[in-house]
Amino acid sequence: MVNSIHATLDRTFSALADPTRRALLARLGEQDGLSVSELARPISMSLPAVMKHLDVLSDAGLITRTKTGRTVSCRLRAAPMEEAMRWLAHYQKFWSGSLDRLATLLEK
Amino acid sequence: MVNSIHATLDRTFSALADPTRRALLARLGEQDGLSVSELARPISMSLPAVMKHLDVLSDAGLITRTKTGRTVSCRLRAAPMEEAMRWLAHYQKFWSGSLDRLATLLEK
DNA sequence: TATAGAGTTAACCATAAAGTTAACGGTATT
DNA sequence: AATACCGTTAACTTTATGGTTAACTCTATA
Repeated sequence: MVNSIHATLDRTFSALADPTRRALLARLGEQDGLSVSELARPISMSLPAVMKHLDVLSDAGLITRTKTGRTVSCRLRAAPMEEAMRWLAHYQKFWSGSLDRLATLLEK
Repeated sequence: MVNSIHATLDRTFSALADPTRRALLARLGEQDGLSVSELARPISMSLPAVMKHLDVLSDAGLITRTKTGRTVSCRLRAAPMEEAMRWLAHYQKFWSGSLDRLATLLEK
């Protein structure tokens, strides 16, 4: 098994560990299908730098990119986050109050 | 505000992005208060390397260390995970089924 | 008091990450 | 056909990460 759960969590958490990348995901969450330059515009950073962040997100499976003509539109793929959340959920009992614990029970 | 929510999430996700560190947290989840060398024993890595991982976890607020005599016992502090989980929860609607959505509602 | 044990620090190395600028390749537009 | 636009690639720099070994401190014990 080449892509173990560990490697997947590594890539997911690592991708989420950068504020620029979280901001990119947040924008796609509000408005999906934005182009590379639309995503880059509000970021005070060179385009190649933003590209690298998109590459990281793509490698982590958190976005997909499809080219039409000369523009590339990016779409959110939140699925890998689920695994990350499940991992975190194991620790919920160490911090959470009763409502959160109820929520955890309901997920089973 | 020196420690913005962004910096906190950076440190939390970044700390969780390493399998050795996740394994350390998992062990403390099963059995809290383990010493540094007890934590290091099953890991095929030098003690200083493990120490560095503990430093990262400590900086992220995910563990605390208290020295008594010559041994240092480590305790899990899951609180920072809550913020990470809340961030992820915003994206739950992009992947989850009805039960998970219900769980999200209950957290409010 | 000598020795062993638990933890830490320092110095170093290799690789990866995060950014830059400059040049390039297709696709539209005029 | 020339030009502008969107995205990409390449080459480079700086800093962070993850590991090593060696030396050290402090505490406990024989």
